[in-house]
Amino acid sequence: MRADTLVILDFETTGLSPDQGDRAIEIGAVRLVNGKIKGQFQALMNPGFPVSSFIEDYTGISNSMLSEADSCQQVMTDFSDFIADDNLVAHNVAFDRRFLDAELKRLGKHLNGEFSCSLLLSRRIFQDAPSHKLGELIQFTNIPSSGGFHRALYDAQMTSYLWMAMLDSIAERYGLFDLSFEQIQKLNKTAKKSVDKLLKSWCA
DNA sequence: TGCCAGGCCCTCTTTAGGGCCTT
Repeated sequence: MRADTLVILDFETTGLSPDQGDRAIEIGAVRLVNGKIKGQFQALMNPGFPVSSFIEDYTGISNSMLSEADSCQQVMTDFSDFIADDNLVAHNVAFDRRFLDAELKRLGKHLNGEFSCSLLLSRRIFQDAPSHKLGELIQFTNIPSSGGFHRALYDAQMTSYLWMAMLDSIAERYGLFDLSFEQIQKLNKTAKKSVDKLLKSWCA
């Protein structure tokens, strides 16, 4: 059993950089408890300005949908309550963390949980994957998918399945069934060529 | 005026450059 409780999250945003004025437009997240999904959160949020046609096409989230959504302030307040003090995972967490920090900073809130990254872990655990994009990793690991990527809750759900597939792969290959969040963070920071040695060192 | 993200990670590297990943 995996004792860790995690929140796996994904943002859809108006662009790539909160420092350039971009805002979140959707948050999706699932809570994993002992390797099972035990809760979820999804909400659109109105960034206060129109999103580009690129973002409308990329996400399927239209300006019309956003005009009826709650404010970023309201949604992020609710989401902050949802994540509480749990540790957090995202696919390319550097991206999602920038937006999470930026939106919470506007509310005067800060995080207590630690972060880990499914993208960094996948580059180490699935070194043979042709690509480490979320959608292609889902295909690579034969996880069933309806192809609804680029919506926040769907991507968060798929990331959670990928996360469990990576832990299963580690368990299968090394007999390590109960990696701690701290150990996974250490894997995130370990050079690819040294990951095998590190995992073997934990087997004893 | 012109430009516009940032962190990871590899290599033809470390006094750097460029691809990958996220929207």
